[in-house]
Amino acid sequence: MGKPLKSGDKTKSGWKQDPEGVKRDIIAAAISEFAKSGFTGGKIDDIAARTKTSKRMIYYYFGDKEGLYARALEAAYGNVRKGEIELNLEGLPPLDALAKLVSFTFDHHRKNPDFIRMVMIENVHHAEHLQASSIITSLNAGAISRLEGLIARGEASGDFRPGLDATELHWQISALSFFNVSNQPTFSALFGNALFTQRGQKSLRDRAVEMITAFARNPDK
Amino acid sequence: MGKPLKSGDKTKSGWKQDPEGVKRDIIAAAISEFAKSGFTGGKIDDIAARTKTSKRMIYYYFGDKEGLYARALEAAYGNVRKGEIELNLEGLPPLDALAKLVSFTFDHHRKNPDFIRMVMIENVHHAEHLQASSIITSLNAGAISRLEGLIARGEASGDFRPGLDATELHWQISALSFFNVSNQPTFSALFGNALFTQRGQKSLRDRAVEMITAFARNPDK
Amino acid sequence: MGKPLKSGDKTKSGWKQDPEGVKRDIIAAAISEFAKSGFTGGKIDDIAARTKTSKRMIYYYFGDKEGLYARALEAAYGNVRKGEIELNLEGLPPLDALAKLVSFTFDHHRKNPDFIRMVMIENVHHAEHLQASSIITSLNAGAISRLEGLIARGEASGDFRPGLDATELHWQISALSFFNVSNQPTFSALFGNALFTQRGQKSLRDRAVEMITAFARNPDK
Amino acid sequence: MGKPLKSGDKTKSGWKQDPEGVKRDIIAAAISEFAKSGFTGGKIDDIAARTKTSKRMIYYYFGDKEGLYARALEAAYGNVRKGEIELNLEGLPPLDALAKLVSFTFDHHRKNPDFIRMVMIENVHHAEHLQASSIITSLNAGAISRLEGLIARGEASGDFRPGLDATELHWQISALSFFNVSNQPTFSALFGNALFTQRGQKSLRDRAVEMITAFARNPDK
DNA sequence: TATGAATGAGGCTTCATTCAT
DNA sequence: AATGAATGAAGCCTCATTCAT
Repeated sequence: MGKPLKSGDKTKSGWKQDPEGVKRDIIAAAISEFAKSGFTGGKIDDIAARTKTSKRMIYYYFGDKEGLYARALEAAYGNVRKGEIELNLEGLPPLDALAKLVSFTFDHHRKNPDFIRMVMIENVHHAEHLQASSIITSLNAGAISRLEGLIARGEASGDFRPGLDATELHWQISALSFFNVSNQPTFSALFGNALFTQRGQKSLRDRAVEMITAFARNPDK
Repeated sequence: MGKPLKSGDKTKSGWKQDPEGVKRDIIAAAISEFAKSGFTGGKIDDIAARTKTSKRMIYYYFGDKEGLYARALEAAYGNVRKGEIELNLEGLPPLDALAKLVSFTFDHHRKNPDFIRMVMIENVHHAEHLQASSIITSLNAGAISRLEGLIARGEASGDFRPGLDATELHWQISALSFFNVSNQPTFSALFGNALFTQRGQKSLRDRAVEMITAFARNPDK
Repeated sequence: MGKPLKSGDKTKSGWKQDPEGVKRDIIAAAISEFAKSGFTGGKIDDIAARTKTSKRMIYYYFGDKEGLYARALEAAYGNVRKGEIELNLEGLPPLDALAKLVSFTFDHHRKNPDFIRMVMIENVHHAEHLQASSIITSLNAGAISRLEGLIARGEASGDFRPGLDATELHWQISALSFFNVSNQPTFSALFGNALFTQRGQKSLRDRAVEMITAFARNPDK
Repeated sequence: MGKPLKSGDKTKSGWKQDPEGVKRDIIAAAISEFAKSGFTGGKIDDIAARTKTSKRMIYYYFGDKEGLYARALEAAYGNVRKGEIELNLEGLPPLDALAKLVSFTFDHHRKNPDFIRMVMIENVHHAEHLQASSIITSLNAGAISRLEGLIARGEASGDFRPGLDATELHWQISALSFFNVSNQPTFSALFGNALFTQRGQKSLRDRAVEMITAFARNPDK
């Protein structure tokens, strides 16, 4: 908003009205809209309506719908990764660290349904935009290297079975956490809502932790 | 089907007066198109172009785009469930039956990417159409009851840990099988293609089988 | 319906299933539909749905939508004129006869809103179809000649002012009777429903009778 | 009224950036088209063709066909009522004022056939849109209150018979003026054109004035 | 005589995007 | 930096009508 400037405030170069803030505002609106309706289903007009600014600004800052979507996708990844960093698994025994990671991932996905939906939508669109984004690629590299570190530590201590693959492990954790959110609509429509109550979710999460840690545990120890 | 057809009527130009055939033709085209581009992104014109008939017939038989989509979704579920019925798990020891079910589901999803994509898309649309379809609901009831039978058998024989929940188990199997197909585009874009080679897939599937059976196995036996 | 004929009943020329009845059925449906929705707004499918027969029969008997409309318009005029014939004004004193005619016309229009609406619709369409119908023209000639007879009688007896014009008189009676039905929707939307209650209608009718007879009465008598 | 236009901007190619002008242009075209062909029969493409702008702008300003029709109907009422205001009946003796009102209404309807046709069409559509328009309702309230004033004055002076009802009187005046225009096509098709010549119209109008004033006149005075 | 299948033309509407100021 | 006006391309859908049996 910013109090409307009276005439005389018009410096030669114009005033700044926090363009970064405007962009963030637009991107937040875009994430909501795209997450709700998909890329093709999301409408620029609706995004503009969710915004403090006008439709014109969207084109001014992002070029076109696809550009906005690409930036919104990046932002969604960025927001989510931000939350993950604090985990600090290094201080824990490997199996506990793994349990905590699974548990955290499950809950984290649960708390960020718009992100999950953006990813789902991006998959529907064959990950075209994600491939084009070096930002996202670099954001995710950390997830694997962190896991590699943990696996190395677990193998060294003898707590993990030998031969674990970080990418596979990430896939497994992701599958059990992602599907839970992405497929809730169809799953609950078909099989009822029981698994999506607080109690049901806790059970699913605990069993996911159990499955993954059991899988990683060294049977010889 | 096509009972009204006389012998020798497979003319070069296709059928005439075979409404069921026309409908099937349209639905097959619709599944391809919607699976590729989503509901909003799919164009009636493109569907018609994939068809032996005209756009007009789509409206004649399905009313509107949404009606066609709903029927296509039902057909996609129907096609897939058809393949599942032949499994015949009853003859196997419970843990073997479970292993076979997981393995089959993983492969089956893999072989039906259009179905997976239709379900993803339906989730993007909050399962509106699925909720409205009693056909799909009844198709899926069987999956749970089959699992319930298996669990009962496994518990009775002592092979399964007590207290397994059929819906939960179905959720776990589905998660590991569905995510593999649904998220391949983003996952391989971010983490490479290794898991999606023949070898990678075999590994993922075997580990899924291992995880599920280990989870179900009675530790006291 | 007519009991379905068994094979063997098929005479060479086929059987008759009351084609006139079918036509009447179609025309009645057409009048309802066109009166409700206008010519362009009326749909052949809806007419067929109101019918005991199928859409195909409409084309078989009436050629096209316009042909059906033209016949329906004729039928509407015919139905209405049928009711008018019994009036027998000849036995009454001229002013009483005129009063009766006005009163009757007012009520008669009121009781035949579909006819009024068909005429309104035909006026919207610039009376194209009516001009083409010699049937309707001849049906209406009687109305004027009857009035001419009455005027002649009234002038001869000295009850009517001299110089009355039959067509003008018909116009006046029609105006006060037709508008009452044709414009009820807008009039009551704008000015309330009071004039269209039983009491309001009686008042309007009595005043119409009063206005017309006062106008026709010979002031010198 | 196009205040943003600079002096000398009446360029050959028409205006730019004059939204009110564009809207008026569209509405004028819409009234012509709808009056000619009805709501269902009127084509948006044809309306656009009568316009200085494009079809797209119709949707930009009016949303859809029905929205345009509703606004056109309002405008038609507005145009017509505008002409009525100047009448200034207050200065005349009541019977003269009434005569002038009838005469004026008759001529006014005659001069605004598009308005009459819009009202006919609205009646065909059961006055749906008119009911929804508070603008039109308020426009017409004036007609009744003006008549009430006249009646009060005429009763007070003893020129009018007691007990006249303003709405009824309005109905009578309207009937004789409206029918004349609305039913000209069918009436002249059936009974010839004599009443619709200049001479015929003058006669009809004078007789309408006579009928109404005779009806309103106090017989005791 | 009768019916369901099929059709082409045309109408309404939406949407991303650009222009003028 | 910002806004409302304007636009073209394309999509969905309806309707009268005809075909094949």
